[in-house]
Amino acid sequence: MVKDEIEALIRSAVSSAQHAGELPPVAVPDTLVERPQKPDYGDYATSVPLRLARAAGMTPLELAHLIVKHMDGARAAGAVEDVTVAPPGFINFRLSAAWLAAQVNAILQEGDAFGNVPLGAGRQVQVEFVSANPVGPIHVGNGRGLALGDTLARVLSAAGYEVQREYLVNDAGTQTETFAATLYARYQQLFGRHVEIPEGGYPGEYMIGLAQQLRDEFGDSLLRPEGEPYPPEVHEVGVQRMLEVIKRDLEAIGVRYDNWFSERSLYSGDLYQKAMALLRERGYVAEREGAVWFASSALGEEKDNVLVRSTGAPTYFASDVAYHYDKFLLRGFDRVINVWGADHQGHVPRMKAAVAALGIDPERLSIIIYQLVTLKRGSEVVKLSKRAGEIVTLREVLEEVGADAARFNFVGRAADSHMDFDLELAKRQSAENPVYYVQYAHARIAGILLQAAERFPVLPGKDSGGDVSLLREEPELALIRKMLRLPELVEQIALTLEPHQLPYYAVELATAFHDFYEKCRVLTDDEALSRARLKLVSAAKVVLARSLDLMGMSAPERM
RNA sequence: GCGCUCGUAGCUCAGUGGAUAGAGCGCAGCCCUGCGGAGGCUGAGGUCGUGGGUUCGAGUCCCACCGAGCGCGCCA
Repeated sequence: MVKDEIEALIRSAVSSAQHAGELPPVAVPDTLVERPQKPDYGDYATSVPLRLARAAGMTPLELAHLIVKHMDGARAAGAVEDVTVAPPGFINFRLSAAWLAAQVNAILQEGDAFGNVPLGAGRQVQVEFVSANPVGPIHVGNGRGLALGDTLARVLSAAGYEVQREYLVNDAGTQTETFAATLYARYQQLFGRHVEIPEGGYPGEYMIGLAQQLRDEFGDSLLRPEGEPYPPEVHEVGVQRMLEVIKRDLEAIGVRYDNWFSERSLYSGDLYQKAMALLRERGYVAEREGAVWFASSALGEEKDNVLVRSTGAPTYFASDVAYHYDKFLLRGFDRVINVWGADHQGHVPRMKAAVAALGIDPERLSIIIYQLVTLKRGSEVVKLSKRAGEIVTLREVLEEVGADAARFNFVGRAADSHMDFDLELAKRQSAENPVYYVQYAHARIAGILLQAAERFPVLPGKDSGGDVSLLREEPELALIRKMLRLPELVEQIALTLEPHQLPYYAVELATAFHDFYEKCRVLTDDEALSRARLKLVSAAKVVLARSLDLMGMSAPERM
């Protein structure tokens, strides 16, 4: 990327100045290249002179000129055309028009791979997200986690990581037992028994449908004498059916997991025992009050946490310890990313501590907490209560606004910002939406290419024979500049794990295209120029499609 | 009470310690004799919650306060 070349350019200029004895040996900051606020200033900039001025005992402007002086003859592969010093002490870099134009060929060459960066170097990373308990359909609030997790997975994969998407199925806890008890109650009701759904159960309508499925499939064979507990099949089959519903919900928003990990499987082998043994061995296990504790206070935590209850049953925390033991030590992921809702925030420090206690560098575990979604209808907050059975399913929302708009909106907000999701607004704006603005740009190009095919019959797909050096107009160059940002963005997101910049970028890219479209006609009598611009819009189409794909959105040929 | 997160335009939100704080929607106008008007252009609209501090420089970092969401179980 040019950005890296410019960074190297600055670094070598500074050290060259130091070797020449014109600059004291001051420490150079890590980040050197920034993006100027206004495009007039240039394509890239550095504030290094401002930052080093005091330590160097020079004014920022003197220092800027000194650094620029040492850059002479070392321009980055002809990409940088102009280096200027601007008060109060910036150095601005402008890319050459010829170099920019040439990048169109490079983008077409890369095709669908454009935007990829080698950051991950094939390292294995797992992204676990949503993992909603299989006791009900996927909820709108989960949509945020889905968009976040899946987009992260896509971006990391573009950044050169081997990515696995995982869904942890909580099939061992008390929640699925309550679920099974509710299901059994509904099932019995279908046979005329007067039973109530249990305390804390799941009163949602979908449970009746699930019970009917059971009846259709098993008849009355699952009935036990009144008052007796449900047979194990109810739990087994109920969870299976629920997972099928969940998988269909996920498919509706275009999320596909690579692995479904059963919590119960932690206990079927010796995995759980091994994880506990390792903790014990390393001295982080204490027994008191009849329970087994994780001595997290030894790791700077506020208090210890129970691993095994006095009843002998392991806690959810113990499951998670074993689960992460499996992720890191058995399956050998280099990095693990967990995407959790803010209601799990309290779980983060002890999970990190547990990983450290297992002897794993906690840096390898990233936990992304996203703030919960507040659902609204107009100004009214929709209170969701599982107990009252009031849930707004993701499916309902998808039917209203479509998967593309839902993803775009969910992923477009920083994870730690609170988010209001107005159901009415989402519906009303579904026609007047940045989503369509971006997709429209793609469809517009598709339309042009279709016409071009008639006009220039021998037009091959990738190479229209155009000479890109004819691309000199400002709107053309602005579009190219915008396209070249994608790899930088992919790298940035892979480092920060903050994919919310992607929708903003997509809109900017679309704006650059629409602006070009208004000012520069592609198909004209000037065949040479037409062919050059056809290359440009083909490249723009590739980059638009890639941007949309990174968000899991479709890039329609027509709308 | 303690902890985490947030507070930026009428609304929904961007803004790696740097130059005159941005986008979409909404609002007021303007632009179709040419490739898709789901488009383009112009304008109004801001004490960046409040008050201190650090810094050459703070929307961004630190402290206090106010307000909102979420946590603080031998629940998951």
